[in-house]
Amino acid sequence: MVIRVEPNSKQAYNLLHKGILSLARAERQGICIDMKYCERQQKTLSRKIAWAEDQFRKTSFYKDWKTSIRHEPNIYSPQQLGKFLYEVKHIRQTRQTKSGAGAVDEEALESLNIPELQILLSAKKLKKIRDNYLAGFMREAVNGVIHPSFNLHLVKTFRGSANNPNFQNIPKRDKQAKLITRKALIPREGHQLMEADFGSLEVRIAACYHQDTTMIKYIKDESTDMHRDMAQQIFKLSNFDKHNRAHGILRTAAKNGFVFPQFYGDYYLPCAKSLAKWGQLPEGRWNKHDGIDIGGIKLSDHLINQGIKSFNGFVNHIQDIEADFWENRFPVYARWKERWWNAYQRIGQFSMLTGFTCVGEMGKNNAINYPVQGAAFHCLLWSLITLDKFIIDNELQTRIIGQIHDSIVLDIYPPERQIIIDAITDITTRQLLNEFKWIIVPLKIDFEIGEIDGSWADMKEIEN
DNA sequence: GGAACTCGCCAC
DNA sequence: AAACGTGGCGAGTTCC
Repeated sequence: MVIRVEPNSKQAYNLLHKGILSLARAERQGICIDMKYCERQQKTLSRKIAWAEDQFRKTSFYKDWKTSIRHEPNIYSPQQLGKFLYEVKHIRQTRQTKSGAGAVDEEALESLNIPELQILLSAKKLKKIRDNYLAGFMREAVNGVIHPSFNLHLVKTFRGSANNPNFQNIPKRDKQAKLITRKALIPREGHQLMEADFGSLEVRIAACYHQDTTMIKYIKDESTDMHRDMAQQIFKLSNFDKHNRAHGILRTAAKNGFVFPQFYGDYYLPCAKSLAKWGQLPEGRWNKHDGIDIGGIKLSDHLINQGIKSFNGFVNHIQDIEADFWENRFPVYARWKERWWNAYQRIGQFSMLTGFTCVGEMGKNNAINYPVQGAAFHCLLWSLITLDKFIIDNELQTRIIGQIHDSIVLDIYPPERQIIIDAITDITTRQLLNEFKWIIVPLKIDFEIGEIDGSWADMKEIEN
């Protein structure tokens, strides 16, 4: 299968031409690395990893493993671990990989309830931080600066990508991993790091394609909140308090376990499983004491009271919600998906709003997602080009140092901080809408900034 | 001895 | 019928 994507307009060609020049400037600038910190951290991590490995090797689990194969197993080999668990010990697989082997990823191992494996998992996590990230930074550093490549020619959807090292997958959600890795990335002396990212960019760009009135209202009216509404519907909450911790978790569950997967083309069964996991509900019969606490009552108890008595009942419930989501809440969006898919099937290609044509064999989810992902990235790229020109024209000392799909990362010269914030705000929320007339919803830009001589680990949101 | 593959996991 | 979109990277493993 070959998918050809090409600019079909002068404007689209210019975007790539100018885009790669601006990204080349970011590459040449690079990002400073605290080499001394990296060396210290590597030593600390190595000590912790060695300790965890020691602990693991003392367990009877490990000894049985070693005995079974008559030599030292490689404890980091998924194949060897899978063989021991599923072929020697005959433990029932909870899930399989694509090729049919028993899965041994974190989720699969957790579900086996073997405490010894927790030690192995913790060692693996630390090893990844040390070898994948810190070692990668140090390997790529030249005079204390890394110069990641930012590519525009590798992604099917015409997004960008980054490598050597990959600047776009540095840990952010896991607190420990975030802290250790991002502390290594620092601004130039006397400067500060800043990241400007579009809020819910893909949702907004999708709305430019389907023009669903309900979705546009969610975007335009800041007192509404799609994820909150879905959390209430999914978990049958009669009220919602955004300061309530449990409600916050259920909102995140709705967002990451239902709304986004549905937008990417997922369906109710995996959604129900993911939602149950968020709420810590088992995939079987429920009793009153299952799930997270939602204010004096367990989630399972609450749902049982609402008539959902088991995981199976919950699956049916989510199936109903899925139907309601597309048939009643976002019917225009749903019709656009069908129209778009039918048109693609007739002619074997489609064009993005930014003037790029995709030709080739695609499944339904691909054909629907590519134009959104591509056009959203092009909004970021146009903004980056325009900001770069602003920096050059005004002879500023601030530099763009990278791009992460819907965000721009900068090394800020502190006296220029407000000038840059104002420029980015103007470019992303006004000039961009003037350049791309098809953008029919407002766009939103958020800023995070670090301390002067701080690191990328301690970024704070700024009110704009 | 290296290419190509699998698996797992990090980001948006 | 099908069923989550896009990448990069490291380590282990298999194939030539």
